[in-house]
Amino acid sequence: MASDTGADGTVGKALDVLDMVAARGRPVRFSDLQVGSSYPKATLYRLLQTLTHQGMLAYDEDRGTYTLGLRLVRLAHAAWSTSSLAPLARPYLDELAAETGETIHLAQLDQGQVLYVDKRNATKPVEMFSSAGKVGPAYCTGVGKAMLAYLDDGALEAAIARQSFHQFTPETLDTPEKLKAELIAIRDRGYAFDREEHEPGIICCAVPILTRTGRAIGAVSVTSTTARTDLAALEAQAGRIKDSAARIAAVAEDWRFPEQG
Amino acid sequence: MASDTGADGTVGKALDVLDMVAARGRPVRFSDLQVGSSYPKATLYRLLQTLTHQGMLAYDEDRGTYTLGLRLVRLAHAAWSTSSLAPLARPYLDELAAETGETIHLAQLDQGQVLYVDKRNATKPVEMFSSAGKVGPAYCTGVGKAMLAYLDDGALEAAIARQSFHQFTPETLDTPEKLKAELIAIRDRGYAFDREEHEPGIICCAVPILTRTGRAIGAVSVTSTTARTDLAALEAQAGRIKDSAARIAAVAEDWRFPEQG
DNA sequence: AGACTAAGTTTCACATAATGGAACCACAGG
DNA sequence: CCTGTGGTTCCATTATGTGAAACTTAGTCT
Repeated sequence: MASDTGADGTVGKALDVLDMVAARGRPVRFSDLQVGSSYPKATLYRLLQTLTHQGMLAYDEDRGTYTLGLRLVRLAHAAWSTSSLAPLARPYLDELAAETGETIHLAQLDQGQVLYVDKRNATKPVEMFSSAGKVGPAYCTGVGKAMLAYLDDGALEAAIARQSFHQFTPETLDTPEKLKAELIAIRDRGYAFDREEHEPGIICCAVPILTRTGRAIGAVSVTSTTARTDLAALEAQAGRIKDSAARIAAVAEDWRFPEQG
Repeated sequence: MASDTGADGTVGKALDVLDMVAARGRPVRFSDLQVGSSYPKATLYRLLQTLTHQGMLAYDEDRGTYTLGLRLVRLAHAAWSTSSLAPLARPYLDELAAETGETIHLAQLDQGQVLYVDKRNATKPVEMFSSAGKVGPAYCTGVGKAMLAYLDDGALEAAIARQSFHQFTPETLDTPEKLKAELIAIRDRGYAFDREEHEPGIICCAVPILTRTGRAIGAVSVTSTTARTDLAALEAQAGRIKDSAARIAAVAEDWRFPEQG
């Protein structure tokens, strides 16, 4: 999947290459990339050189492999702290985690996928980057559905087109139709469930974070297991979660005027 | 500043723009960027469009501002988990933190700057992205000097050229000469100190993480305050830190063969 | 209102920068 | 010594990006 069919210009291609490297998740050789890439040898080679020269990739001389560069980590730090809800939402997540004692996720929608930007774990201490930055499917997670439910028609269709509808479990909503029906229900009640749709035994209740104009800018969820609780019990928390979501929405609304300069 | 004088090609410029946005650390309007950018209006505009279209930037319709995009966060997660020492070093850092009870930093060198990739805080729980991804000066931090001390001549000169030598405190080594002398001493003894060179009252002892060939791929440090301890006490820990660094080096050495495929 | 100004967007002739087929190099096996 | 595979460089061709200037809005001042 050379993915981004609409790769505009040279930078589009370069970023596409970055994604390719990222997708492997381990050091890759030139030839690893060449197969499956639509770019001709020389072009791919030059793109890699440029990216490496720019610090977006790192080249291991000895092994002849490329990995993602540290410049990305630096940029992402800035991205995370200025563009994500995480820094704002932190105190509210802490609170919610303390009160519920369950796992909390904060997610945003990125190109039709769920991007987790923060997390509180019931038991273990927080796990740095290893959780923030993770992506997941939108059509079969609580946070994902909560956000999809508030997209306008155009954006929704675009997002749906990007879903794989892979059937992770027997409960997974595996067609656009089922999903759309579910989204209406979610809009109605104001929060979403994950009924073991992504992983067996894992359930959650998720609430969208809405702007005044009704756009979903993120979602918060409380996750648990069927062993420990059930949907009804989680639903009882919905009000509490909504409350947190509303408060996050409120600070997010103000925050866009960091300085009026 | 327009920094990257050697901005090769279009992607170089695009990435340069990304950095510019990142540098402000808050939503920026078009005109904010235009001043201080050497690119002509139309060019800058097109670059911004492309980056936005690619999800590297996000554009806020209402305010007319750009911020870094979430795609970066996604990429960085991959970068952090495949290219940084953090995932490998984690258990050793935990151990070191537990034993010393002080603040632990894990850093790598990126374009002449110190990039913190992980951290253990004495008291508070870990702070996600907010610490990882941060950058700091190399010439006046323990981890920075520890790594500089093991650069070869060419790389060292290049790195020194990138230092600001801003005098943060009376103790800051504010010339290349003083720094070079210090680096020799560090190489001799195998670890570096920060003698309140960056922040008054903050001291640390840092050890480079060395490959078999003697290249520094990162550094670990134990940080404390003059109120709580002193350099002599920190130096007593040096052996312990060296031990951690050596063990991290060992796993890092193997790790580059994730699968021989 | 009407006349200015500043911020953002589009155009278009032009030149630079990316393209990719093919040739080249280096090295490992047979 | 030949042959194949992985990686790097050339270079004529052309697509792409360039940027001065013109154009739209959306405010602001008088």
